[in-house]
Amino acid sequence: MILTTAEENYLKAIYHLSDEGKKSVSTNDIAAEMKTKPASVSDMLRKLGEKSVIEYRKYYGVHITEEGKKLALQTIRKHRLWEVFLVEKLNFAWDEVHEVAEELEHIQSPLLIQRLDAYLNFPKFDPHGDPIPDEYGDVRSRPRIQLNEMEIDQSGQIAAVKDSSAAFLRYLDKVGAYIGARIKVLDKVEFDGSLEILVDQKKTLFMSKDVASNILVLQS
Amino acid sequence: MILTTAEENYLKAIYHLSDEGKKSVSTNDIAAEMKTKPASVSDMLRKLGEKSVIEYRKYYGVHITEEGKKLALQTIRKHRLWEVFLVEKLNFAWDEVHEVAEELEHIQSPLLIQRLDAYLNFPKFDPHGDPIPDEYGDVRSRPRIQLNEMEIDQSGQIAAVKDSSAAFLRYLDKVGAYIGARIKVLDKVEFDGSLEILVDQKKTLFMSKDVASNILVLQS
DNA sequence: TTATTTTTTTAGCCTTATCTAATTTCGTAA
DNA sequence: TTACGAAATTAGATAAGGCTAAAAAAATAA
Repeated sequence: MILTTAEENYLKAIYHLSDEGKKSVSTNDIAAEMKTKPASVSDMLRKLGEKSVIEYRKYYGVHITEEGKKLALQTIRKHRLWEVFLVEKLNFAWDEVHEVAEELEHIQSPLLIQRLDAYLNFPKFDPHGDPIPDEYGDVRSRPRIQLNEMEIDQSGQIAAVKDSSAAFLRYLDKVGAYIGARIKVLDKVEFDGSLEILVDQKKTLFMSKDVASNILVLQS
Repeated sequence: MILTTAEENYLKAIYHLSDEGKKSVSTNDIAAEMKTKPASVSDMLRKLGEKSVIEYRKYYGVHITEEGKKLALQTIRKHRLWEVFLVEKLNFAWDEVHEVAEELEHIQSPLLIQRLDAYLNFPKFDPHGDPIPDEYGDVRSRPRIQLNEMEIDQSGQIAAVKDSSAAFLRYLDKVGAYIGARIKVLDKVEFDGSLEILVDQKKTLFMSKDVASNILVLQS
């Protein structure tokens, strides 16, 4: 099954929205995610339904099929491999890579991706800590917990971020909270849920509950 | 001036066709080069004319403008840099890179190209020996001569090929005539113009005039 | 259960890039 | 200088992707 660039983007959005534990994904949600109008989404859902990458019942939202999941994971794999390339080889900052990867992920060449994967030494996670699916769509994901849910004295490593907006990533960079940083919860304020964190055994950092809830930690 | 992918491809074709010393490029020539129909070309020429990247007088063919030349050279720069990347970093064979580079050249990110250029160490020629324009569209091209026009005992380096079809490139690979190979004309057959060539001071090679005319040599 | 609001879809139009078929223009040969 | 063939352009379709406005269906409230 070959998809156009637009179809790939819709499918990826549907995959991500499905991931959030919902039974079915609504037209409006997809429109919001894709920054288009619901009318355009309806049209595209009909097309994706015909191609059997989603199950589409009018007025009742969509489910992604196994076939669709596989295709979405291929696109995600390409996106994340390119992000690794941009950061590790071309010295992009991790908050600058998303837009470009969004274009690069649509290049059609299985050989290119195979070679890129090998060249990057078969990375398992992208610069934001998200897992890179393998050729078959399998993902090795580590169990992760939101930083705001950790208890005092627990420690771990920053594994990923939930909000990967440029603004948030820049903030994290500024305070030295990179992916892989070792952290320990020194204190939690009952009142507002804000936290005091020790980063890499040297810097302490105050963080609102809001910020902490967007940071995923691999506990240790 | 921002061009769509299709417009970029047309402009590149017009640039290449202009390069062959013609005063103006015809609709039919462009259609042949782009593998589309003349009717599609007429339409596109109107659009490119409106964007002032070509000068278009109906029924009289087109001239590329300075603005158009600059844009075409930017696209060519991107194409050739990606080719270098694919061959040098991802171990593609030089006859496998064209299609993929054709897609990669349309990625829109000046920063990406700057970084890629630096990462590749500012290469001046692509794997086929064609010069890579700089950011401003300047090309350092070396004077080159067709191999079939060289005299007995003259020597030089293979600098580029005129026909870069996969079949021809594979043939060259097989006989060990890579870009940069040092060659010397040992003999020329008057009758059919075929040549006997010494490659890298060790291998001798017989070559028809036809093949030789597709190889460009930097004389020394 | 009916009425209202929200969500989704349909209908109809736009743009880009392509095509075929018909028409127009050019250049040249008679 | 006219007539003809080649080259180029226009006209009218199609397909993808997006839009607005209107209609229909579903969900919610009274």
